[in-house]
Order: sequence, then structure tokens, then C-alpha cells
Amino acid sequence: MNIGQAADASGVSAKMIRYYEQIGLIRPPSRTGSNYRVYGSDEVHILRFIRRARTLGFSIEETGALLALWQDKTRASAEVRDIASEHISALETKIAELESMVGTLKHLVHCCHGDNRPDCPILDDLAGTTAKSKGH
Amino acid sequence: MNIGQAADASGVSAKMIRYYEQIGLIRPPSRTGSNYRVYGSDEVHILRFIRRARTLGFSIEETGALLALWQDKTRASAEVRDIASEHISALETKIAELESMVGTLKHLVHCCHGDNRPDCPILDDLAGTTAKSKGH
DNA sequence: TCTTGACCTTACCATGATGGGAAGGTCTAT
DNA sequence: ATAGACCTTCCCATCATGGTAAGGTCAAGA
Repeated sequence: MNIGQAADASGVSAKMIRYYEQIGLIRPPSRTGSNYRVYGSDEVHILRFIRRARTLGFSIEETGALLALWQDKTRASAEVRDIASEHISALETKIAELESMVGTLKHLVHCCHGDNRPDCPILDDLAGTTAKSKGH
Repeated sequence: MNIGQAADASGVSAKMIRYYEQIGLIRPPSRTGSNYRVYGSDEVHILRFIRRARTLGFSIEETGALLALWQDKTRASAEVRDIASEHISALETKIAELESMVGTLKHLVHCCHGDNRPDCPILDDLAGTTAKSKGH
């Protein structure tokens, strides 16, 4: 299987497959006489694993750790759960930050009359000319 | 005022002030005879505006647009509200994505016994060996 | 006055994950 | 034999920020 076919089969772009190889996330595959990379179903399986982990928001580093655990027959599932739990916490922190931004912005938009008057509470807030626009 | 003092006064690092100047977000300030950048309260005010917009998750490009509107005395507040509203939508989309990830991960962690057994539903899901782990 | 340390300048490199493109080699079907 | 679809490596760009190095400047104290 060539890299393009492996890309189609795994959902990981050829570009990224080469990149994952370059950074050591996956092992260099064997090559044909004309230097083409050759992949088998094992490699495709690994690439699918990586894609799924990335889709769930794991960083490449975390993905590498999960991959190592996946391939380690003696691993304890507790390790995996720890990685996942920490990742959940990080995601929830990020969500809370975004929700805080949205809350502030919604408040500002709500206060904005949105017509042709040049007066604008949103800009006033950004400029810091209003006294505590939150908590009115 | 030197760049370090402007940084302290605005909360924007000296590094970023130079960067904002370089990309044209802010105007090059005047210089002393020894080529030091000189800032006044107007510039600090602008930098604070930028910092606040960045804190609210506006990209530098959006921040530039808001800045232009802020400095345009004839602007309509509706334009500002449109930028903010679009930004809220983008943030909410991002939040939904993250929440979806968290939901899946929580389910997986919940299914994981987390002991020393090598069997692990989280890895099984990543590997795609389980039939639809979601919606059990 | 000289020195020291804290500041300033520019220029380059790095991040993380991905895409784009160029220049050149290879394979397959016509 | 040739066209076109693939492959190879190498370099560049993103976005916002931090770091570092080499060199110039300024203020305060000995």
C-alpha cells in the first residue's frame, strides 16, 4: 500500500503521515526499491488510532503516550484513565474560559443598541472607559 | 515613556508591542535620539484596548477592525455589534466541540475500571475495536 | 570619571499541527 | 512513447507568543 492509499484508508493525510514519521510518533515504514513508503493494515490501524485520539483533542504528545500504552500488553488501564482524566480537566478549563468570554460578550452585545449612533458600549468596554460593565 | 514602562502600564509585553507595530496593528511611535521607542498615554490606552480584545478571544485581525471602529468617530455601533456577534457564534461552536469531546471521554473513563488489568475500554475505543462505545 | 546593571535595539529561532507548493523521480494505462 | 497520477524531499506559511544573542544606552553609585 502506498502512502496515498494509507491516507485514504486511515483518514490521515499523506502530509501528516510523513510528519508523524518525522517526529517519531510512528515508525518509518519499509520502502520499495524506488523509495516509496509501503504500509500494511497494522500501520493503517495505528493511523486510525492516532486520528481518533486527535479528534478527541489529545495533543500529539498525549497521543504518543496512549499509543505506547495501547501497544504495551502489560499496561495498567489506570494509566490510560489518568491521561484521559487530565485531558478532560484541561478541556473543561478551556470551556470555562470560553464561556466566560461569551458571557461578557453577550452582555456587551445586549447593551449595544446596534444602530447608527456612534456611541457603542462594546467599544467603551474595550477601551476601559466604563466602570465595570459586568455586574451592572 | 520607554517600551518597558508602556508594557507595564498596558499589560502588553514589550515583545508583543514590537510585534504589533511590525504587523501594522499599531503605528510606529516616535524615537529618541538613541533610537528608543517613546510612548505616551494615548498609545498605552490603545494597547490596553488591544489587550482587552485579545483577552475576550478576538483574533488580532478582529482586534484591528475593532480598533479602527473605535477610532472612527463616524462609525455605526451596528458594525461593532456584528463583529462581536460573529465572534460569539465562533466561540459557541468551539465550546460545543469541546463539550462533545468531554462527553465522549467521560463516558470512556466511566467505563474504565482503572485498575491493573491491561484491558482498557478507552484504548479499545481509540483503536476502533468496540462497536459504538457511545450510546450503550 | 568609571563601572555596573538594567534597560533598549535588531535579528533569528522555536513552538503545534497542518497545508501549500516546487522540483524532480516513478508507475500505469493508453 | 507519452500523459497523468502518483511518489520523494525540501522549504515556506500559518498564529501569537516567548526566548536568546549580540550590541548600544542610560542612570546611579564608588
